[in-house]
Amino acid sequence: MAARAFPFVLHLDLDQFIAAVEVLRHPELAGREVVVGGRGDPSERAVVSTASYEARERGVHSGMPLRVAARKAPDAVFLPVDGPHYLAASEEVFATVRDLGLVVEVLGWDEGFVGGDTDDPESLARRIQAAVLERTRLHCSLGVGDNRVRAKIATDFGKPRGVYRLTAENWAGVMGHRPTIALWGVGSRVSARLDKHGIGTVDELAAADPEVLVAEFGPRMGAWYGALGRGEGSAEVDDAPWVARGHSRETTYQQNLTTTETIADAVRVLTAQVLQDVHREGRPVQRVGLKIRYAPFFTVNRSRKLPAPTSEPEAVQAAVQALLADHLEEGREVRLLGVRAEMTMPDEDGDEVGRTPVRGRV
DNA sequence: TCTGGGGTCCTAGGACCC
DNA sequence: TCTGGGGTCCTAGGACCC
Repeated sequence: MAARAFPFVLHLDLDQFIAAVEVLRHPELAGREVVVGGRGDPSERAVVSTASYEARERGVHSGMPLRVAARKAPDAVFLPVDGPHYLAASEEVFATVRDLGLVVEVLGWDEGFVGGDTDDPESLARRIQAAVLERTRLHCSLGVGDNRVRAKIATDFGKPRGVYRLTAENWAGVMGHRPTIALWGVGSRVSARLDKHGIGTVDELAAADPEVLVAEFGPRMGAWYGALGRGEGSAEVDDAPWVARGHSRETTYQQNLTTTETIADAVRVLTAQVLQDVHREGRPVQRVGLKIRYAPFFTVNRSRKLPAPTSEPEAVQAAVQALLADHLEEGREVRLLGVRAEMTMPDEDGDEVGRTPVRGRV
């Protein structure tokens, strides 16, 4: 239906997106060390969302606590995260690509797949870069692949402002000797488990005994990791609009919460925010979740299916408060609270089976 | 160093039913 | 009386990504 396979898949990734957008509205910051994260106050509990290339040269990277970033880059400019502004910039980028008549599948603020129905994907990539730059003043890099996995991995080799092609032809030559963690979908935990079996490189993963992988990771993920090692994957690009399964809000408090009443109030506030997000979707809530991170850093998640899907704010509030009452360990200081609501899907109980899981799509 | 926020998907184990 | 095996639902936890 909306998903189509292409001879080439292009992966577009905006260069230092958030920092670049901030520089556009604060031109005096061009060339400076810019760090975007939290509320822009490096003394607070928060982490880096994006650092400009200048700040990265000082060792600042996303995920790093702002306090640490401030120590590494004392002269950097710290800015608060402004999600709505980045979303607007992102939408303009992808509208630009769609206006070229291309099929686009958005993956996040700063990246997406583009269908490459051409035998000269590099020219197409350069056309996309020029159009995006002209309309949004933002630079991007493009990966060209014969499927999604290879396109996604290719992009990093093109950065910044470049184009790089990764296909069955050069896959083993480019990726074979690299550690498995270089693959999209392999993180530190999985690469460590692979190491246990003597699988350290992409080549070794590609040649690994399927039975070993299935025994370690299960039938679905085992097969998926083997295929990943060989760079295999779908060449489909799906331009169907994204439909969220749920929404969540969580907050790390600058000072730990200590009393049951304070905690219950904070959960009420978070639930109200989630309800606003859910209300915009117009679908009922069928499951609620509560996340509690006790000091210093121990996290539990509890969830409960509602007796029936509901759009009543009071019913959702009551369900979340009940979860809290059942599970909060009193007397322990709370560092973070989070509330999540999962909605029914639009075609649930309809005749459609649902989308193929992204990670399982081989 | 002291660890954000918003998502998705997979797996495993227990409950329950036949 | 005790036992099996399969299927589904629910919940918790893990892992990954941006």
